[in-house]
Amino acid sequence: MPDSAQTPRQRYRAQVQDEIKQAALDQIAEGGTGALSLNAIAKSMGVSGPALYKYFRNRDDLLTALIEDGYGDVAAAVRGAAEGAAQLPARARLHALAEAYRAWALGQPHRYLLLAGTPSAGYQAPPHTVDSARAVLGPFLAVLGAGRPWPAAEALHGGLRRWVEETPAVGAWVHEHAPQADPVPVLAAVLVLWSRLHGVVSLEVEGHYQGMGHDPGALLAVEMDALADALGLAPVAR
Amino acid sequence: MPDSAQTPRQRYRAQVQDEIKQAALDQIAEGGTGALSLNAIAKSMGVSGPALYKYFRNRDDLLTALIEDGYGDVAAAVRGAAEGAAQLPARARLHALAEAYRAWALGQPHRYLLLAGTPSAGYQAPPHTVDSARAVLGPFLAVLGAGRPWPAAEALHGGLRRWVEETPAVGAWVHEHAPQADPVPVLAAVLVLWSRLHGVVSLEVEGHYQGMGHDPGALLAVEMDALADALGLAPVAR
DNA sequence: TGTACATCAGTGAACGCGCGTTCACTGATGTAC
DNA sequence: TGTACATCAGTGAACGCGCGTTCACTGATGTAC
Repeated sequence: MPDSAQTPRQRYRAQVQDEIKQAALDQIAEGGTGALSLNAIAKSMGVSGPALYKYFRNRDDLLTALIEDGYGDVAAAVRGAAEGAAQLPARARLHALAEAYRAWALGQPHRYLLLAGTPSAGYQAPPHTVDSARAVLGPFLAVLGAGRPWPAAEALHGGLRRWVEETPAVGAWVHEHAPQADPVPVLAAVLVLWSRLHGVVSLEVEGHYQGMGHDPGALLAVEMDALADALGLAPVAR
Repeated sequence: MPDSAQTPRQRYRAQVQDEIKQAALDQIAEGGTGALSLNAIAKSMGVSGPALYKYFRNRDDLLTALIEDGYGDVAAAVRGAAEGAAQLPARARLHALAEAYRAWALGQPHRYLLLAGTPSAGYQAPPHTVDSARAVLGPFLAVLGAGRPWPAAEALHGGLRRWVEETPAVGAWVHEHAPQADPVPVLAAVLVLWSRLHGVVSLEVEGHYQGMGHDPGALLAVEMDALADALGLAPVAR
C-alpha cells in the first residue's frame, strides 16, 4: 500500500508523532535519559501537555518508541556498512562493521545510552526489543561464520546449544546470515564480539576514558583483530 | 590517632552518616539510581527531611559519597582476591581477579550500576573518582606486567606514552604494581583488560543476556584466557 | 562540683517547582447520504 | 452539491504528588571556669 493511500489525517498523525519523538530526543540530548518529561516536550512544541496523550498512551510508551527507533537506526547503520563492505575480505568487513557501530554511538551518544544504559527508574523494556537487538548483530554473523570455530570458546557451547534448541528464531537468525555454518560456534563468537564491542564503545561514550591519551578507535581495532586471529581470518595488508 | 580519640559526638555523626548511606543504597536497590530522594531517605529513617542537611550538603554530595564508597569497596574486593591468589601463576591470578570483580558486581548490582552507568541527569562525577577507578585496576597491573608486551596492541602505545609523560601519577601507579615493567605496554594491556571486563560484566548486570543460555562466568573466563594467551602467560592445568 | 555558655542535631513550616495523568469541553476536519 | 453527523486534535482546569532546599527555632549534649 503506497503512502498516498494514507488519509491526510493519518499522514498528519504520523508527522506529529515524529515531531514529538524528535523533541524528546532533543531533550534527552541535553539532560540525559532521566530528563524526558512529557510536559517539557509539549512546551517545547508550543502545545499543551495533555495533547501528547493523543499520540502516546503514556511516558513509557514514548520511551519504548524511542528505543525501538534507536535499535532500528543502529541496525540500519550496521547493515549499510555491511553492504558497503560486501566485497572486502572477512577481517576488513569485521573492522568496518565494528567501526560503523562505534560511529553511530559517537554520533548520537544520548540515543546510544538509551539503548545500552540502564533505563530510567522502573522502566521495563518490552520483550520485543530483544529481537531488535538481534538485528544489530545480524550482519556480524556472516563474518564470524566465515571463520573456523574457535576452540577456546567451547565452554560456551553447552548453554548456547540449549538456547538454539529451545528458541527456533535464534537458529533461523543465524541461518539467515551464515547459512553454511554450525550455529553454536557462531553464537559463541558473536557473544565475544558483542561484549568486546560493548566494552570499548560504552566506556568511550560514557566518558570513562577521559584523560587517558589513547585512541579508542585503535583499541576497538585491536580487539577486533584479536577476535579475527582467534577465528583464523586471513590477515589484511595494511 | 585511635578511634577512641573521637569524641562521642564525632562517633555519632559518623554513625548517622553511615545509616543515611545505607538507607540511600536500600532505596537505589529498589528503584534504581534515579530513585534516590533525600526526603524518602529521611522518611525511611523516621526523621525529618531537612535533618539530612546536617550530614550532607546536598543530594549530589550524598551521591558522590556513595560512588566513592563503591569504588573503595570493589577495589578492596579485588585487592583481597589478589592477596588470596598471590601464590598462583599469573594466568590463574588473572582469572581470580576478574571473577572477584564480577562477583562484586553481581552481589550488589545497584552499586555496580552507580559506578558503571551514566549517573542521573546532570550529575557530574568529581575528578577524584578517576583515582578511585585506578585503585580497582591496580592489582591487575601486577599480572599484566608479568606477561610479555603484546605487539598487536602497539597502536595504542603512542597515546599512552603521552599520558604517562604528562601525568606522573600514572607512571607511579604502574610502577607500584609492576615495578620491573615498561609502563606503556602494561597500560595497553590494562585497557584491553578493562574493556573486556566491563563488556562482559556490564552486559550481564544490565540484564542484556536475558534468555541466552550461556554462562557469563564462562564468557569472562574465555576472554581472560584469550588475553593471557596474547600476553604469553603460561597455560594452567585444568 | 556546680553553673554559665557554646555547640549542634533535629524540627516544622514554607517556598517554588515540575511531574504524569484524567476529564469534560470546543472547534475544526472529514464522511455519508 | 448541500446538509447532518461522526471523528478526532487540542485545550484548560484540576488532582495529587514528591522533590530539593532555606529558615528560624528548640532542646539536648558537651565544655570551661
